[in-house]
Amino acid sequence: MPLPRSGPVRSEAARQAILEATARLLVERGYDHLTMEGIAATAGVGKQTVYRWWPSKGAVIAECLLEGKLLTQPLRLPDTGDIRRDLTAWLGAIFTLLESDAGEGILRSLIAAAAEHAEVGRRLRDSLSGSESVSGRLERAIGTVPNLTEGAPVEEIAEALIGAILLRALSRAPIQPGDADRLLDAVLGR
Amino acid sequence: MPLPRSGPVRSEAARQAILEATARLLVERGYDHLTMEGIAATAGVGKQTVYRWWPSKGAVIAECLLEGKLLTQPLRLPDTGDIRRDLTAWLGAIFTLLESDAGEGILRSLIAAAAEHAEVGRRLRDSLSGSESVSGRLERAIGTVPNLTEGAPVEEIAEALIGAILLRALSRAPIQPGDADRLLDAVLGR
Amino acid sequence: MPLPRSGPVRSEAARQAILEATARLLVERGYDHLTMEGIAATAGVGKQTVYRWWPSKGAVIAECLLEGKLLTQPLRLPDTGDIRRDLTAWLGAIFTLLESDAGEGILRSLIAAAAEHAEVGRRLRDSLSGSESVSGRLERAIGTVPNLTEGAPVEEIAEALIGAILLRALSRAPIQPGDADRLLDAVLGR
Amino acid sequence: MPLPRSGPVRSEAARQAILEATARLLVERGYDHLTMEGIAATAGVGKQTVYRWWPSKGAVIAECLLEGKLLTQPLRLPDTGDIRRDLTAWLGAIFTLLESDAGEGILRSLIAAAAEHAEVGRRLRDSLSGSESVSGRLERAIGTVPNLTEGAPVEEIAEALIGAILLRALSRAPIQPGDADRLLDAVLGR
DNA sequence: TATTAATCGAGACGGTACGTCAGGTCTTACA
DNA sequence: TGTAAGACCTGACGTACCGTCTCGATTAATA
Repeated sequence: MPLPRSGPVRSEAARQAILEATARLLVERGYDHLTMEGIAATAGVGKQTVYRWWPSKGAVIAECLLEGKLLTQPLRLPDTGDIRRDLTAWLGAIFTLLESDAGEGILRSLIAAAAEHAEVGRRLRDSLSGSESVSGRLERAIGTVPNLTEGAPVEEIAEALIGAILLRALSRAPIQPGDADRLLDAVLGR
Repeated sequence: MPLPRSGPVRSEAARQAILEATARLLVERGYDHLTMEGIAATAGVGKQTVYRWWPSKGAVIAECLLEGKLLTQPLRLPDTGDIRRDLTAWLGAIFTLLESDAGEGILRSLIAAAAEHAEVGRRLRDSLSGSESVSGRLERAIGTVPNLTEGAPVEEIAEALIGAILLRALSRAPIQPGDADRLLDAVLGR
Repeated sequence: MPLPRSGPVRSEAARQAILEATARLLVERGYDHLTMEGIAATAGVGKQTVYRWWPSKGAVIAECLLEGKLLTQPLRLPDTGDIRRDLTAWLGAIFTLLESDAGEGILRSLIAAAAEHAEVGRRLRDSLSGSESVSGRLERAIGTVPNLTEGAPVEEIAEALIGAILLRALSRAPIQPGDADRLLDAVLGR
Repeated sequence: MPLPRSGPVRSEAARQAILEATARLLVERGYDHLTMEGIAATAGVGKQTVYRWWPSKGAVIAECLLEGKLLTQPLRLPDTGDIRRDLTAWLGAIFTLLESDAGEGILRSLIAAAAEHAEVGRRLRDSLSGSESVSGRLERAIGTVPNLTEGAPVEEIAEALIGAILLRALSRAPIQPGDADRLLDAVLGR
């Protein structure tokens, strides 16, 4: 039984404006220059309206991730039946994102946010795993590539793959042709 | 040929005090609560003395890493000749650090710092690689484990390993017995 | 027509606390040791609240003068009908103030403030002229003393009188008995 | 008996450079933006060289006044035998100075300095009195103008005159034609 | 003539205050 | 009661100067 309540209800317009402002500012300025004040001003919203619904900028970012306002388009893991080809395409998309000026910063911003807010960490991992988890796909691909034998630690392989991407983003190592292939060789075998 | 200059020379005492204060505060309070003002106050030093030599807190942290004021002791990769055993011991030490209350935060703090300062990112990777690089050791171990065949992408294997550790720290997944082994299975084969 | 505005209104309590703190610190420490930071701290107020409403310490002092937080009590020019007696009493009060330890510094502090901020200069002059202007009183006293003949430059006489007081304060010349009388002789004739 | 001393003697070049830098900066930037550091830098001199010989910027300014680096040229009280004419010329020169852009600030800067440093106050008064004191000239002119009768308080008349000038400078009242005359009427009678 | 001590330029040092930005809370007027 | 606006206290930012100190080089009187 819901509590009886009077007064206006949460404004969906304000919520959307805040999430969009956050996504925009995060991409434009980076995590550490993202401010609650800036979000409110950009969204045309009172500061209190932000604080009423989210406790911190990390929480707003987490919700942005959940709503797909960040990392939207290309990061879905395709499914052609050939795990190697699918992962190559997926890694290629991520590396392309990393190479772009905007994308280079966005992943690092998300990592910074994740380092401070556990929720963002979890959401970020889920977002990078694509709609269906990478480990699940690896599970189903057992036997089709050298390293994926029966009982292979697919969770850990996925972790290693995603972790390598994060490390790339953190260490700003320039991306070379063939990097995606070598990384897949590393975790899937050759 | 350096310009001949007279006048007082940089105070090593102040430098040490600043690095030690930084290391202490980073561990105690985390990256985002670490402030230049706090560093100066804790070190008993004027703020300007910090800014004179480092442009940002990230730069101070980078130098702390270089000096081994952070992540010192247990993270050296042993060398018994058995790569699997060595990496197991090394990973175990890191996981032990991650499980400790202080250590849990310290790695996330370093990741946050790395996300904002390229130099910290590079130094962090070097620090985690141990005194001799992990990839070098993998190179020499070619042929002794399934995945390390001639021409194996040792750089990428090292990246995957270190990346998996960072992802662990970020996602706050609790560490289970056998995790280290499964991770090594994932990148070295079983 | 003022812009319709919602939101909280300026806090009168904060305003009063700031003016009182300013007056106290100016008297206690002098103009050049008066700081915006000290004012805010003494008033128990955020620095930004001071800067929101006043651009500089000079502006705060000017408002203190206007509110009578400085130079309040004894500097009113009495009105007995006898201009000479009234001015003697008034000058005596000012000289008494100048002789006191606190008062010696306060006038010099105000002069320092006036030298930097035009508004303080104007307000200081008004404050020293008493509630009714000295020149107005001189005007009405024309014919009762030697120098005040029809068309006498009463504005300039008042200026000379007030200026002499300022010069006294600046040059720290000790005040002698009879000084007030001689000064009045100088500008009003004997 | 002087202490036996060896070593180089005070550098006159440095002293001159400092006084000239001080005069220049005081005129250009005003008293409160004048800094010891700026003086040293402008003079091409070490900070310690300034502090070795003067305890404060006020002291440097006082010596500038003494050396005639400030208020040099036109402020000598002429001596034609006609006190009224001489004072008119002298006041006119001062008012001209006050009206100029540079001069407007310089007197206020000196007043600010005087408010903080007694020595500057004394020197400023002497400088304004001209080479021979105004009061001495008034003494000799007794009997030639209405207000200067036997036993007239010439000291106080001089004070009133100079004080009025200071008040003018402080209150930024624009100077009108005839002001000098009216001021002299005020203190000398008509 | 060699010694010695004070001077000079430079600038690092521990500090204080500057004026600004943002954090998170609270207040007001409106819808 | 939710909202836009924004004042409030707090605390950190990065900068400018303070007055002291230390350096290596220079210079003049003393020994």
